[in-house]
Amino acid sequence: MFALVDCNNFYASCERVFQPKLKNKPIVVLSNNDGCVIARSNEAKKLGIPMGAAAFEYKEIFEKENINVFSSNYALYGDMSSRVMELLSEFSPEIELYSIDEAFLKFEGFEKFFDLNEHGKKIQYRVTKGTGIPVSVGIANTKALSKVANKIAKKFPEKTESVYVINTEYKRIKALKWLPVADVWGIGYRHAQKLEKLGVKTAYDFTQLSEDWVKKNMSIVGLRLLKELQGIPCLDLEMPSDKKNIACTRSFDKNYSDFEVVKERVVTFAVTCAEKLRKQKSCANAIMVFIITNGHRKDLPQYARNYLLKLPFPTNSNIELAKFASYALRKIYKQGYAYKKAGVIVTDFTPQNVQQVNLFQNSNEKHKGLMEMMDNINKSIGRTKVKLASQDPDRTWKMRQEKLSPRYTTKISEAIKVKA
DNA sequence: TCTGGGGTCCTAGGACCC
DNA sequence: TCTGGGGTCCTAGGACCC
Repeated sequence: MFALVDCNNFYASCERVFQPKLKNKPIVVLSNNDGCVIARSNEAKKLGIPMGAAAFEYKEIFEKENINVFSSNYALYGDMSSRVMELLSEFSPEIELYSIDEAFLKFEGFEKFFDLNEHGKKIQYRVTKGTGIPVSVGIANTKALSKVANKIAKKFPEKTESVYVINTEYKRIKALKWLPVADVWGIGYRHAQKLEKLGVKTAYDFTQLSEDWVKKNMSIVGLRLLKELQGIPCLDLEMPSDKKNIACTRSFDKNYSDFEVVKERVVTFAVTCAEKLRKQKSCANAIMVFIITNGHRKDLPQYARNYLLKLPFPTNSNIELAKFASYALRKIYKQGYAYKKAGVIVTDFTPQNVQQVNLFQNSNEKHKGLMEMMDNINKSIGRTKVKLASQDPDRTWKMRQEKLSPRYTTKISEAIKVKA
């Protein structure tokens, strides 16, 4: 059996843990640069704030409805996530951390010894009590069905007490008939459109399709999903593995046209990629740089390009990746456009320690020690204390974060003070 | 004025090999 | 009339997730 444990409105709930007065009050959390809504409490959902709403368009509604607005605080959410996951690990040695706010637990043979519903309640109680984050638990014999069960637990918190188990054929069918096909895990916008046109309205309708049709139209991925929903397990827990791509991309606080400004950003993104590469002990063999103008500004000329550069040798050096990134940028940068966003993506990794030596050109050996030194300094006295000269030493780029909450759990000076 | 960021997997088709 | 057969690797694009 699989349990899917999902934190309710995770980012909003994190904020609420440290401001209990916000209980039952509407909360929204904004994306980077305070751009758009990426998380909502139930109360905010009820007020009709859609996911992805542009903050500036909803400003008046936020004020009128007394909605509590927060900038996203990833230091806080990341730390709260690890606390939740740690508690969940107590319940099964087999656990998959699926996302920042979700985990699959696998129970082998548990159903013989435990009442699964009771067990789900224990999990739910333990996490909520231990972290203040409310969670919902869905349990079934396949991952896809545990996702369905979780939706039910979330949708009917009173009736289910936030725990739902699908363990009979009757419950499986009832659940699938209730769930719209568009809300099935693994069926996105495109497939949902296609299916609905064919009269496939619910998850149950989907399970009645022929394997051939599903395979042909939705590939092997769709076929696995079909079986999973029919109660035949095809997906197991996935173990953590090294990343195959690493990206650093950002929207700017405003539009920039000056090459030097954009280059400084791109170099900094490349350095971030290099740091992430070193963390997993990989080197990249290719780097892609992209730039794009503001697509919302129909009145301005639009331009978007990317450039994929195959590297002459694998590297994870800040200096080398920065150099390659600015070379790639030069290839695509065009004067006269107002750029709003840029990014660097590194791909095609090889392990750091098994390097094939190139006959003509290789990564500078000296960089290895240098990077180690830079990482250590930045780790001990603060990120970005040591930079490349091509990164702006004076200007510190700041995201717009007007409603940022304190780092309650990761910065001692920002912890809550309790008076005796 | 202002609209996020970071990932994964699969498939078809082209290039190339013997 | 009639022009083989069987592979691999790579890449772009599409689909999905949170």
